[in-house]
Amino acid sequence: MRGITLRIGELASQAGVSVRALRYYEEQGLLTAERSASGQRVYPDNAVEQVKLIQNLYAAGLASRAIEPIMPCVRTGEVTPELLDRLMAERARIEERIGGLVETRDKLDAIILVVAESLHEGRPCPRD
Amino acid sequence: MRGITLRIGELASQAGVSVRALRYYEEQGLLTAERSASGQRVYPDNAVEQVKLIQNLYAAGLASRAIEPIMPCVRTGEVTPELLDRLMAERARIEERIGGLVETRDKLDAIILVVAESLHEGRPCPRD
DNA sequence: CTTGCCTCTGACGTCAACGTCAGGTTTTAG
DNA sequence: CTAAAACCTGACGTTGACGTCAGAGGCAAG
Repeated sequence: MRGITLRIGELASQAGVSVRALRYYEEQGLLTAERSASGQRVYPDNAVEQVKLIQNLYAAGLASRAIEPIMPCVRTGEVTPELLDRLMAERARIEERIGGLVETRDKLDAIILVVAESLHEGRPCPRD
Repeated sequence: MRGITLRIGELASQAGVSVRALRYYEEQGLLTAERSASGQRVYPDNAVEQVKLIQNLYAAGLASRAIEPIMPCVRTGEVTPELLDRLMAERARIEERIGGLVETRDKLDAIILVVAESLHEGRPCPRD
């Protein structure tokens, strides 16, 4: 029933993180792993997606403490109404951050455009 | 010719950061301030926007070292072609991060929707 | 003029997300 | 069979973005 399984180094390279990071995630309760007879970690292939999600949640400004309660539900699909509130709260935070980043990108675009034009037309540097 | 000026505490509360953070930004060369006769920092009102931009750049995953060279150009509008490359590179990073966050938001949405439905219809927890 | 709040400059403390090293076992390639 | 490569568990080190405390000076109000 099981698809391909991965060892920690393979998962690390496929997910674009370090081996150390994966052990850290496990330590923080973000990522679970089976163990082989000799004690080596064995991951299902969908762990790649889970790791990427963790990275994205970090990028969204969440800390491990905030990610930990929501990862089990990503795996099992079970959510308490209490957790649902948290999910929606985090969703809102992410939306906020997306808005800020879009703003920032547009600001950079404005600068880039002005400069590109002034370079193109040989003008010194238009302002005001 | 100058509009309203702000003291550090006022700027901090208007920009939603701490006083310590503002001093830190100055230390890192991200934010410049005039000084009153007695040595107190005096900011123009547009410093509020600059601080928010700094926060957004932090949220985009940039470090102070990466923000420092681009802030002067935000103020003056002057950009070297070398800096233009950096701006475009950072812009690309920001776009990437926006993409990741949108993905993450959608993933959360999927979970929220499924749970909301199952709660609504009294089902245990649909999966597979 | 003093009381209370704001500001200043150091300087040390903190916390999260890893990096890195030590010392040992396991797996794989030849 | 053996050597290299990957893995294991501690455990200490690092870095960035501030927090916090100490000690001193500035400024509007009564």
